[in-house]
Order: sequence, then structure tokens, then C-alpha cells
Amino acid sequence: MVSNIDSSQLSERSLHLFKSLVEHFIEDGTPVGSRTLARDSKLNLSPATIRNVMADLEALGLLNSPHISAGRVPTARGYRLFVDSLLSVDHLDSAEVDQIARELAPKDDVPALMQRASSMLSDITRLAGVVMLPRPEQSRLRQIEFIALSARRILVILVVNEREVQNRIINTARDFSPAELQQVSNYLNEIFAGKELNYVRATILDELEKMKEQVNQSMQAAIEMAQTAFDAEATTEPDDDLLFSGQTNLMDVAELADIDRLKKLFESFNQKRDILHLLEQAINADGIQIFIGEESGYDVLDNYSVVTAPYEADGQMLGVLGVIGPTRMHYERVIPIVDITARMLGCALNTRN
Amino acid sequence: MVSNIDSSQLSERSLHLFKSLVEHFIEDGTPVGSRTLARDSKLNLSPATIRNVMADLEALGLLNSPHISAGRVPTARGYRLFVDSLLSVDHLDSAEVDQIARELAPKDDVPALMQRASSMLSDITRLAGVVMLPRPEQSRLRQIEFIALSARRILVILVVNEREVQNRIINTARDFSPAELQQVSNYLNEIFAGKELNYVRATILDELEKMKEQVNQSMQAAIEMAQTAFDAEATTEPDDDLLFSGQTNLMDVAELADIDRLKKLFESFNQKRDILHLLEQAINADGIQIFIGEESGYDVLDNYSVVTAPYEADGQMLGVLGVIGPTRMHYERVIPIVDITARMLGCALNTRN
DNA sequence: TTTTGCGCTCCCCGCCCTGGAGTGCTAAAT
DNA sequence: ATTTAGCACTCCAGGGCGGGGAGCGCAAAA
Repeated sequence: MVSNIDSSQLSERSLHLFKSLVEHFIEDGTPVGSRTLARDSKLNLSPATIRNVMADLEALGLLNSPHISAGRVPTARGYRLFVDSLLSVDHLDSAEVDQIARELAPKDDVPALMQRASSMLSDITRLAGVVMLPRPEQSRLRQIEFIALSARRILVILVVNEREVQNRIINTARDFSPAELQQVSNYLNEIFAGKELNYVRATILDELEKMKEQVNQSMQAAIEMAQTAFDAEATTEPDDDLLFSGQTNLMDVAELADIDRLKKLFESFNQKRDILHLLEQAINADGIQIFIGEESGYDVLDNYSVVTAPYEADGQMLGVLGVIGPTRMHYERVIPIVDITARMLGCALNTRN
Repeated sequence: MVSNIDSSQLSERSLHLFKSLVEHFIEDGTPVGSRTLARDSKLNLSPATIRNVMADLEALGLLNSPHISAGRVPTARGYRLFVDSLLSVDHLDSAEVDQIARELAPKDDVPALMQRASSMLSDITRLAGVVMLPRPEQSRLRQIEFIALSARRILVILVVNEREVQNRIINTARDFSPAELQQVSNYLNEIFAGKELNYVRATILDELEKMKEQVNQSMQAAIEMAQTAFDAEATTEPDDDLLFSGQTNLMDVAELADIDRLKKLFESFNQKRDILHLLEQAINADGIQIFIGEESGYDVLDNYSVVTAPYEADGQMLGVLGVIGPTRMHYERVIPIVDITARMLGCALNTRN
């Protein structure tokens, strides 16, 4: 990757000019030329001078022109400089902050909260919102219970970590009485409560034989049952860990009226893979992280930027959320929105009782 | 609504001609004129004759022309006639049937199965698929259980109907011992098992006072707890009852390259309301039901058709599934696909043990 | 009743032209 | 040594024009 431009490498004047240009372009979406810039930017320079400066900036790879006699447009590198060094972030007015706080009030269960966070992001920014759910990397089994639905159909309930509940139905080879089920769950809780799910799974699979010898017959059935339960768990778990919303917002941007690109983007939303990878890169970032256009490395994201922030609760990183929109977005607004949403989501998850 | 055209009102020749025209248009998407039709349709007629016939068909409201000297295009009414009386439905080759059967093998839980049905529909037809989940209109409480997570946090598990499980966490005002919880659930199961959820909710709310007098103190707490549980249920339940997939397929159709219409359609997918209403109309249909363009009454669906079929298991109507695409779609293929998918989904739900 | 012939309409496409916005370069001005 | 003015040039957008193609309706002939 070519090294980025540092703001110290440029004169005050160039920077100011560049900033004006980017702002202008973000507003209009049309390439901006020397004359318009001469009018707008405070520093009184003639178009000719501005042309010279712009030529320099283009040589540095911060700008380019769609064709020879059009105005200039920022490159990804240009946006990078802009975002890193030139941007003055908006101060959100308190009404907006209130709105966010209200929406993220910890009133219902976690998935719904996440969903609301995502759609709020997209509503406020008028772009697409995304929330990555906590990766259940280290999920500890807290409790397991069995409930008889009928003699051979048993509802398994796994309580994982603090408040996550999974349930599934398994069919057994023989009948179990409620008392037996109670016994089985007591047994399993005793040896597995507080253990990592992966550990539980591994133990059950590997040491199945050994355990069979040690315990009585009814416990054998228990183990087999547990095996079924956790097996199913292993297969059905993943993949519902990205919540998008407001994709349709991207359809007005039109940008290039470019429906094919948009289709590819939507498809990658559905597959989730690429976006997931990208967000995973952001989970260890200190705060806001921004991927601009081609920088991301995923070419579906050419001409799109992703603004992300990790969120944490109880001192633990839980996930990442963010906004996806055209590179030409109002960063100065989007950034603080993403930032504060991440914080507040953290709070909502934190102070839950 | 203007009465539809009946095939008996038209000569054999007109019908044949009309059929050719529609087929041609479905293939190409361009208005079709007398000359092309004279070439293609078997009956040997000169373009002039065809023009006369077409003029008649236009007078009946089956065709119209975008402008005076363009070819003809079927109207919604035209498609209606085509679909009702003229269409010869494809015979699916067995490879496709196999594929459908394989995808709908009843290997995992119901929601996942539905999801697969939806995405299969969209994959095979290259249009958008939708599945309406069983409306829990008459959901009977089968069993309720409480599990203590900590002294004051209690996991409530509701088993509803055959295999539906809901769980939520409630916080209680005072501590409950496991034994107490057992007692409470026994009590509630005794009086409410097998009852309609709505009835349960109503009873709990209305007769709260009366019951309080009749039972002992710990039961009072039980009732309050149950109240919390079912209250929450009432609020969080609905709304996840439509599964879409393959929306992006609609983006290549381009049809009118008309991104605004498409955006509106996507938005109505998100809101679900309109589509839900539409599908509800189809649940009592005998089999395949087709809504063509403006017929549906929802103007987001102008220029789109919806092909639906209800699915049932164990002799009971469960829901509706279908495909959404441009009015100009290959009905002769889509119809049998939707049909067979509905049947097979029914089977999958049926033979589950 | 069907076909032929004819005049007419409209869209689409390529073409040219022009005006506007913008550039780069060079020479003059500060 | 910068900055500015001037100039020639490029490119795009849009309007007008014209021809070709596809299609239509109508009237008269078959």
C-alpha cells in the first residue's frame, strides 16, 4: 500500500484549499473546478493559482479528474487525509442525543435492542446501518434444563452466559419420565455448569466412552441425550450475527445511478461474509474506525465507506456497529453519531439488571 | 372493478394470436408489432390482419400501446386472461423436483426450514421469494415452566402449540426458591394448559382480583409473575412472520431500469404490512393464486406480479408462500414451482415426528 | 373476409453544433 | 518568486436535425 499523505507535508494554504474542495464535493457530488473554489473558499486566490495548487494535489494522489476538462474529485487517499487531519467533527445537538438515548433505552431483550440500534443508525444518517452481534466466542454454559413435551420429545434449554437462552427440541430413543429428566439435568449441571461450551462439546464427544463406564445406565442415556443437544447446537448456531437496516437508503444516493454496483453490495450484505470480515478488523480499534472506498480491500465496497465503532459493556469488547454509505458522505455528522451510538449501546447493555 | 374477459368471448384465432403476443413480450420485454407476430405465430396471417385483430384486443382492454406507433403490450387484464385460460403450465423436470425435495428435507427446525423454502424459491425462479409463517392465531399454551437464573431473575418458558417455544426473562420483586417455582408452574399448567393464549392473557388480567382471594399468598406472587410473563409476550410477539429472499434478483430485471419503483417495493418488503395483507387474502384460496400488477390494489406492486400458494400440514392451513417478480414473468415456470414448493413444504411439516 | 398498398406517426440513433465549465501554459504584474 | 491574466484547447451536456425503422390505420382491391 502506498503511504498516506501526512498533513505536515502540505502548506497551510493547500490544506485549506483541499478541505474546501472535499467539502464542496461532498455537498454537490459534482467535480469541483477552480472557479467555484475561488468563489467559496475564504482565502482570496485567483482561479489560476488554485489550478496550480490543484495540480500539485493531483500529483500527490489526493485528487483526480474524471476527464481532462472536468473539475477535481477526491481520491480514497484524499478522503483519508481529509478524515484524519482536516475534519472538524460536528457537535450533535442535544435533541438528537436524546433521541438516540431514548431509542436505546434498555427496555427489552438483547436482539431487539441491537435491531433498534441498527435501524436507528440508518434512520438518523439516512444511510445503511449495521450491527455486529457479540461473538459468542467464550460462551459458558450456565444451566441446562430438560422439559418433557411428550414421552419422547424433549425440549432442551441452554442458558448461556448472562442472559442468552437457546432452546431446541430433540427426539429420544426411549421414554423418559420427568423425574429422570430432572436427574439428568442435575447431573449435567453439576459437572458442566460454568464451563466453556466448546469444552463441554469436546468433553462429551471425546470422553463419551470413559464416562459410560463410570455411570449407571440411566446416565448413559443422559449423556447420549446431551450429545444430541450439543451437537445440534454446534450446527445451528452461527450466522445470525449481522443486523443490517436501511439498505434502501442507499438507493437514493444514485451516485452513479449505478444499479449493478448496488446489487453487488446488497448481495454482499446478504452473504454477510465480507462485511463480517471487515467489521472484525475493527473490533480491536480504539474507537471510530473508517474504511474508505478501495482501502477496505473488498471491491464491492469501491465508492463506499464504512464508519465503525466497537462497543463494550462491563469492560469487555462485545462487537462493532457502524454505517455504510457512499465515500461522499457527511463524515462530520456520521462519525459522532456512530460514536455516541456505540457508547450508548454499551451503556444499555451495561446497566441492565 | 371492470369485469374480466372470458376466453369464450373471443375467436380461436384471436386467442391464439393473443397468446403468441404475450409469450413474445414475456420473452423480449419490447412491445411487439404485427410484423414480428406474423412471422412467429403459426397461423399464417398477414400483418394487416393481425393489426385488425390487435385493434380489437386493444378495444377490449387486453392490450395497449405505449405510443401510437409502437407495438402492443399486455395490460393487467390481458395477463389475467393469459394466466387463467391460455397458459400451458410447464412440466418440471425431475431434477428440479429432486432439488426442491432435497432442500426441503425436514432436517432442522421450523424457522430454518421456512428460510430455506424462501431462498429456494428465489434461487430457482431468479425472482424474489417470500414465505409467510404460520399465523399464531390460535396458539394454545401447552406448558409453562420457570427456571431460576438467580434469585430474582427467572427464565419463563412457554411451549405453544406443537413445537413452538418462546422464552423470556423476567425480574421479580422478591426471591423465589426452585421449589416455589415448581409449585407455581404446576399451578399454572393445571389451570391453563391447552387454553388459548389470548384467553390466558385475558383471564389473568380480568380475574386477577378474584383469584387473589381464592388462593394462598405464594400463589398471588405466581399470578403476578404470570402476568408479567404474558404481558411481555403480548408486546414482543408479532412481526417476524414474513421471510423474504432474493430481493436483489429484482435488480437485474431492470424492466424500466426504474430505481424509484424498486426502492418503494423494497421498502414495502421491510414494512411487511402491505405484502402481509396481500398474502392473507391468499390463504383461503384453493391453490395457486396470482395477483397481477394493479390488481393487487397496492400501488407499490404496479408492474409486479405475485404468485402465491397456501401450504398446509395435518389438514390445517398454515400459511402462504410465493414469488414476487415483474408482471412480465415466466408464469408457466413459476406457477408449478410455487405449487410444488407449497406441497413439499407441507409434507416436510407434516411428517415431522 | 383477408390482403395489399399507401400515407402517416413516432421513436431511436447518430450527427453536428454550440455554450459552458474547466484545464494547462506562458507571459505579465506584483 | 509568486500570483495573476490571458489564451488556446478539451470535453461534456444539451438542443436541433435528419434518416431509418417499426408500427399503425384506412381504403381499396382480391
